[in-house]
Amino acid sequence: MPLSATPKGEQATSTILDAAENLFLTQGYHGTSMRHIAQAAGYRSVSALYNHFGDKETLFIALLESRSPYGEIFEAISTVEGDRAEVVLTKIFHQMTEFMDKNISFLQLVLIDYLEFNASHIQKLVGELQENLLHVYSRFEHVNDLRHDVPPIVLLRTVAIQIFGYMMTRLLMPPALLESLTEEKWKSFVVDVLLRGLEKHDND
Amino acid sequence: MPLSATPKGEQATSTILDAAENLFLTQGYHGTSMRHIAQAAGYRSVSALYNHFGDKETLFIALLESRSPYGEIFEAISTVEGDRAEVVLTKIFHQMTEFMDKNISFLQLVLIDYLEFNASHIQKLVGELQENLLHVYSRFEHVNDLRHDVPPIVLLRTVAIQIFGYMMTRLLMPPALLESLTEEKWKSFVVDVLLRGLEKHDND
DNA sequence: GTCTATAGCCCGATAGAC
DNA sequence: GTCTATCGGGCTATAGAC
Repeated sequence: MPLSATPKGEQATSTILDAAENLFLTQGYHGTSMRHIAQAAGYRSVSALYNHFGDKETLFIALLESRSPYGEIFEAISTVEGDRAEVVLTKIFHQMTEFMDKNISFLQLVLIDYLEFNASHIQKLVGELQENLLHVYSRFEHVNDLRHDVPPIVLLRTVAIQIFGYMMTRLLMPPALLESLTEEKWKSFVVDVLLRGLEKHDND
Repeated sequence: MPLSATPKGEQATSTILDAAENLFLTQGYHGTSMRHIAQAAGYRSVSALYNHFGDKETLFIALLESRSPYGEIFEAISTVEGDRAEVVLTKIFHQMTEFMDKNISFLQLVLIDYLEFNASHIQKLVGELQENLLHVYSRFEHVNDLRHDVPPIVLLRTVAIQIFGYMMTRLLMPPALLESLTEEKWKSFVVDVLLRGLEKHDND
């Protein structure tokens, strides 16, 4: 790594990624051309892009990685305060849906990766986070009234199911049905189900 | 409607849809050309397609509708037997994931619709099933130990969350993590959470 | 209803000047 | 590292013969 930083290059790179994000999300991957991205990033020429990214797929991977909230998410889960399931799970779910709302574009990028590249890039990305999983597991272990009759990976997936399921149904339900309850009420019910499902019972 | 049926036309239409499905699912929407679909359906020319579907988007809508398992799903839920939550919800979940497995391509078509057309076609499709929802609601009402302190639409969405969340996490988790448990064990745990979350408690 | 041919346009990627 | 210009190809959709 050279001693002199390259802020100009980084600036350009991030401008390109911003432009690409907008277009991929509204036009789809194949529906977005390199020409169009270049133009939206302020270039008069396509080839400017090829000085920063070898090809279109490389650009997409860089975008996916740059938008990944996994680091923040694992950090948030690992450091959430409280020792009762109710407190911990409620905080986690609300933080996660907040992340999802703020990073809704990441969810869409993930879906593009699934449809266009068989989820290969996102699976690689998640696979690299294995060690962070251990922190999450040990966090769960310090919640007293969480059921411990199942492996921690199951607890984690269950939380993930609620979050993905919540977002997917929100995206796919007809708005009329969605609007029969406020967003807050929907969320509190999902948390309630999650709690009842994961809390320790007398016979666990 | 003419008295003479048009089996030949229907046969051709379904051949085209089969070909289109394969290609959309493996190459994406914009990654699949009308030429390619025509070729895969056994035509020497693109224009044959335009005798059956006005344009590419119309073809996609027809495909989405033809692959919709909603009719079967609502039928299955409405007629499932049993009056205890445990029995009913377990059956429903297993039937639904079985549907999803068999119709995994439909889930992918839905995702394409979301990414390429803002979910407009799928929302229209679901919106047209409102009356079937009523049958599902009334089915829920005949399950005694289901909590009835929440509106039926919430029960329905909760089931949908488990199913979508289950499928999405299965598609996106790294295989190594997934394979730490058998498919059957994963499913039974999800059902367990769902049950605990939706069963009536003493203080409901 | 399927064919050939084509219009009019866009694509990813590269060459070479500056 | 950005530019102009271009290669070789693919795209949706239509026209018109059969």
